[in-house]
Amino acid sequence: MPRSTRPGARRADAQHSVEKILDAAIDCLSRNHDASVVQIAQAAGVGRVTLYGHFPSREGLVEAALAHLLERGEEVLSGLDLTGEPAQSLRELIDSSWLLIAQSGAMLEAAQKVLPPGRIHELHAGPEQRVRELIVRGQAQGAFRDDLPAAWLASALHHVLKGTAADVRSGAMTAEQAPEFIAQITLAAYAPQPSCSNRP
Amino acid sequence: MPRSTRPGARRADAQHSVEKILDAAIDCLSRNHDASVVQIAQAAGVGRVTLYGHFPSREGLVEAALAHLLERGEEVLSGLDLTGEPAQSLRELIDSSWLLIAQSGAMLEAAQKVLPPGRIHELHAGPEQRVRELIVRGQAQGAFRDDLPAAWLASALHHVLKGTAADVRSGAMTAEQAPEFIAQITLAAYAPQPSCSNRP
DNA sequence: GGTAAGTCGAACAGGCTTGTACGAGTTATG
DNA sequence: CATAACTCGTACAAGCCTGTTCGACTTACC
Repeated sequence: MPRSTRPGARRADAQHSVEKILDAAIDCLSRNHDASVVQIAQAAGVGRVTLYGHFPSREGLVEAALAHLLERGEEVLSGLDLTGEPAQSLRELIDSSWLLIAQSGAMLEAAQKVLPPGRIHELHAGPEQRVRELIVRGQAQGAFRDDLPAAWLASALHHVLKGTAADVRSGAMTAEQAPEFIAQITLAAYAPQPSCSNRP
Repeated sequence: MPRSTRPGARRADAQHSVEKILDAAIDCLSRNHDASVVQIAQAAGVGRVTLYGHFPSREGLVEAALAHLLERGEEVLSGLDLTGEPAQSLRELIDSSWLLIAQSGAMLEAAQKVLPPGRIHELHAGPEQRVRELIVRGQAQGAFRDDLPAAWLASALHHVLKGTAADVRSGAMTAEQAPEFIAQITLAAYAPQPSCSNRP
């Protein structure tokens, strides 16, 4: 089992195989929560035993695929300049995040079923922190409301992004207007509120 | 197979069995997307063959359980008086919906995997329409923004409710403050916006 | 060009599911 | 109380999935 040696020692075609498998896994799992290993292998144009030669188990494959997916997303998001006006930065962050989430589809849900919860939360720390930091900065500058925890505001946005992506996948909504709609609703929700509460 | 006769002809204990099975199915499927028939039967304190005596297949059971769940929810929601001030009515609707969604848990996701999409959308028409009508009324009265479709505003609320319920289930959030948080964020998002757009 | 690395298909074992069948026991109901 | 309805356990067939083994074939790399 030479696959256990360091990655650099892998032959070029082997490396190419794992990439094909990873891409196929993301593609298949995004469409079907519990795609079987044989389905993924077929989509990758690879034998099932070859797949098992590179990944210890289905769970290991899902984890690697999720990590690969989030890694690609992180590359996109890290290229963004979020130091400008908070509202505008949030808009850009929403636009980019929308693309990523819409593409990844149900891949995350697939992972949620197989991987331990802590592992997923761990892999998601990056994107979540990026949004939260932007919110905190906006709160400090008075651009966003500060009567609610930044973590909650961030999670609400995450839910809307994820849910709307699911709607689009099921054909209940068109993808074009989605990011603009999400941005408008989010900016309104994040806006500073009048200090007086209308509830005693 | 006397179960195929009209419901009134069922013996009392048989009727009791189907209720136990239905409750157990809702309970199990809310915690585990793909709970097996044997798991549900055990939770209901009933033999597997007895379950198959009342339901034709696993799919039939899931459908019946979802219908039963939404029926119970509809009873709760239909008791609400939503004719008052839109914002206050929305608050009450959110509170009640939150309880229902938090209880039902992942049951819906389970159904989403087994039942044809049209069937689910059909069963969900009731709650969705109730929220949408309230939003439309609020828009007409000037209490809610009308620059976005009511259906979108409703779906966004639905996503936040569902996602936050999932967070609570996974322990990432406490259930107590959740409905108040959701209400605040939703009311802010629904509030009428200044006519001038800050984007050319 | 030789060798190790990689791939392939077929096949097996083990497990879990669904759905059905049978026979015997229990209980509600008239 | 007698009967039909109901329930139960066990067992079976069929299918799918995972993970592993084997031998043979192809291909990259030194």
